[in-house]
Amino acid sequence: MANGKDTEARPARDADDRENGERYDPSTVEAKWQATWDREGTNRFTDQELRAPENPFYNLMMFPYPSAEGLHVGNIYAFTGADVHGRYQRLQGKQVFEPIGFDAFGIHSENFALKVGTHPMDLIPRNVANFTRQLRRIGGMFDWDHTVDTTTPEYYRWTQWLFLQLFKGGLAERKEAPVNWCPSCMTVLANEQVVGGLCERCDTPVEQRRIAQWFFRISDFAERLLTNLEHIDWSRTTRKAQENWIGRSEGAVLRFPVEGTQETLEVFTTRPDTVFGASYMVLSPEHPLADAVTTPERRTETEAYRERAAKMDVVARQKTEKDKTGAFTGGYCRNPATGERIPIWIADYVLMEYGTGAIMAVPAHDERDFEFARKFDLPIPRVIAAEGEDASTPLPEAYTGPGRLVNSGEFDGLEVEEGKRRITSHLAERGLAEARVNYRLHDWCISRQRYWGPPIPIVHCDACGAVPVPEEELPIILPRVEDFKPDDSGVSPLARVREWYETSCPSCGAAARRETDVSDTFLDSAWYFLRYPSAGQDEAAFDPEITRNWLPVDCYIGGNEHAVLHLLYARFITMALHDLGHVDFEEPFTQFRAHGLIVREGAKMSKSKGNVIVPDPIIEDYGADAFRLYLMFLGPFEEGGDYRDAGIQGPFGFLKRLWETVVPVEDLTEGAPDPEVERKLHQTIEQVSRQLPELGYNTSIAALMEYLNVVRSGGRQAARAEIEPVIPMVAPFCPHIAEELWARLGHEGSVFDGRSWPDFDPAKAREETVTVAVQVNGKVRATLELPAGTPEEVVLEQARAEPNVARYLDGAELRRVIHVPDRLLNLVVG
RNA sequence: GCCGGGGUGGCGAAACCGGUAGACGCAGGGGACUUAAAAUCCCCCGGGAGCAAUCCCAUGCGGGUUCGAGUCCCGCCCCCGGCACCA
Repeated sequence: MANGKDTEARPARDADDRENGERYDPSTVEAKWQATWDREGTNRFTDQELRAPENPFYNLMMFPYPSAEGLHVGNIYAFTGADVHGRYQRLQGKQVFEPIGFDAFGIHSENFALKVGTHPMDLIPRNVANFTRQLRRIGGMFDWDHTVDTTTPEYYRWTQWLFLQLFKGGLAERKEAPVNWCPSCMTVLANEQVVGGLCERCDTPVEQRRIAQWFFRISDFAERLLTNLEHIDWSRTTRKAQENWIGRSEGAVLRFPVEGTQETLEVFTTRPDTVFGASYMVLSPEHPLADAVTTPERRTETEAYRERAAKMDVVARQKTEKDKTGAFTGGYCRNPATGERIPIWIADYVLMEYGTGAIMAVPAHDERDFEFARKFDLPIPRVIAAEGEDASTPLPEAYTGPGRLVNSGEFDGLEVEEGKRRITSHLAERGLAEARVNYRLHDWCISRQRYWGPPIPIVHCDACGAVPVPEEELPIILPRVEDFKPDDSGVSPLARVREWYETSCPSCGAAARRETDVSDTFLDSAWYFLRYPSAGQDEAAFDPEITRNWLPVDCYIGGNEHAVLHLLYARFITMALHDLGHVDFEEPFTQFRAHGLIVREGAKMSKSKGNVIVPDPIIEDYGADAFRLYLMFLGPFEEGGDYRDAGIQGPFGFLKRLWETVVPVEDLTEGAPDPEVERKLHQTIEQVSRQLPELGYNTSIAALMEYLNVVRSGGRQAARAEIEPVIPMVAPFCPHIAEELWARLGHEGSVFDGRSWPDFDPAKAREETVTVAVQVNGKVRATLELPAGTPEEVVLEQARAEPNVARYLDGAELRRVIHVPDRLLNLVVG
């Protein structure tokens, strides 16, 4: 390892150029240290270290999809922010495991491969190589011995294993259900991948299809996924997004007997208190009983309506949001509360996917039912009255506020919440109701009719049904198929590869057929953090001992765009593995922090706008350190920032000045620091030590800049004791220059090893002289430079002596004096 | 509509527990050095009035609490994100 002594003696001053020493040349410094880290295997863990760590800290960031374009600024921003945190932890004496990998399976890779006409098996390694080069260049503290690529059989073997565990645990099932079909991607999508009725990848309106698909029973975990959010240390925004997605609502299932049959219609409602006002029923057009309740004379119209609804995609349905449509079936139910006969309608404003696919309509107290009743001239009986209101007047709109029950028989006068409880239990006695919690969260559809993913390890046998592939036969290798274009058939391109799918049943040995669907990419990323520390082990997906040592992840940093996709799935998979006895924790990420978004000069970056920042040339010109520093300085890390091209000048100048302050090391003053500078130093140490662990990067950097300005003020020569402690504080942001300067200051070994972080001494940070603001009636009229701890009487005396204070006191009565020691004196006069 | 997060100079932002609003940086202006430029260094930089001392205004808008409010409370407006015919 290099140190100051190894470097060339200072060249004679280059009069032309600068005053002394050699110029800060980031490319040389960075190349040198990257080579050193590489050579020495810095930040790489051996198997032994993973098995017996001393002070482990698992620092995780979201692994990238290796696109052909290379790393974009968003990646670099996220990785740098996470790396700064990892390096900070390292400086605090933690053994920091900081892995990176590649999320290279999935539709995005496959689509790109189709577009450029290159097979993904050829394309991905190229992109991975390019990403690796870029990731090294930005100076991340990555453990290159524990990287993963989800497309390698060594990895997806275990993804398939994971599927089998869930299958055996009863958490994976194949069922025919309405699923989201993207006609452009030609595959089904999970609900989480449909945004506003559009495919999140290509913005094509999604169709509903009924195809048998593999689902993971994530909805069984809804309550735990929700309640655990309360005790994990996650960004509020992310927790709230998951809460919204899980969508818990408390209510009841009510049963309405269908007239002329033994059937009952079940509805879910959050307002059982309004059941006396349920004046009609509405079934979703897809409801299984819709046909049975239809009378012969209504059949033509009802069927026409159902056909029309079936043809509409989700977007078209949403467009009609306010415009209610529907058809009367001719059938009737009995209101379980009133015994009244009420008509059954079908309408597309009732969704099959939610609740029971049927509702009791209470037009007086539900906006949608109100509109529907208005449109079809149905009665609007009111059963809730607001405080002090006359309940006999017709409603101009649905009343959904608080109040008391009216027209509700024995329940009249009850307040809404009480009414819910009493009516539910009353109906429950007759078997017509039960309290129920309903969730918006649906089971996770994980099968994809595409090529570029791990084949689902199931064999279909005519005799035995869906049979799991024995674990010892994994991986089921994804064959190289030249024609992997998806089609509209509803099956994967693998279904065209007979020699691949033809097999024998693992159970009975008869001729059988492999499952030809592959699994969703989000399954690959739902467990990769478990694999990292065990990467390279081939006995298990994750080694039990190593996993006990390192997991759950201590800190995870990533984008909030994955709040309800990746982050929810990863929690579910971990919870499932916990229940199946594979891990001893339920939550994978102890801490999660969502970083903000980088925009450029106020606008979102996008390829079409042509305002995307290309990082490589910037790094070439200013170095990775300056780029990292600038990105972290832009704004609060958790809020993002506005990238301005010229802005890097500030941080770059800081590094140049830092370099010039240290570099002819011989010029540094030995001995005691200047007391004023030392005071500022300790204030800086305090601030940085407090803010850095909380990702307060921009303010930490500002404090370091401020301190350097003090050190250099008036062109003074810095003392070693003044500047040396700065190096470890700069190191998380700018590891290369920090290593170099640390070495030049004569230290053996890396700045990240040992205890280089400066200690904060409050006594040294204390100000001897303070500025006290003197206010008169709350307005600052003067400031006083006083020794710290000056008593009130003295401050007051001095304040009175200030002409600009005295003029306000003159002739007025001093009514009150408020003294905040060492800060402020407020004189209240009347 | 519901649930989060925001709104502070020309710009990105800072401000601890309610105590001098605008630290740090960018851009801009002026100056030094230079034949010149780059680089570097120094000074100025919220708005208004004034020769100046100084004064007034100013943290989205309107109220309130307080000796004192960017910060706390009430009511609005706007921007960003999540959910959304979810019963």
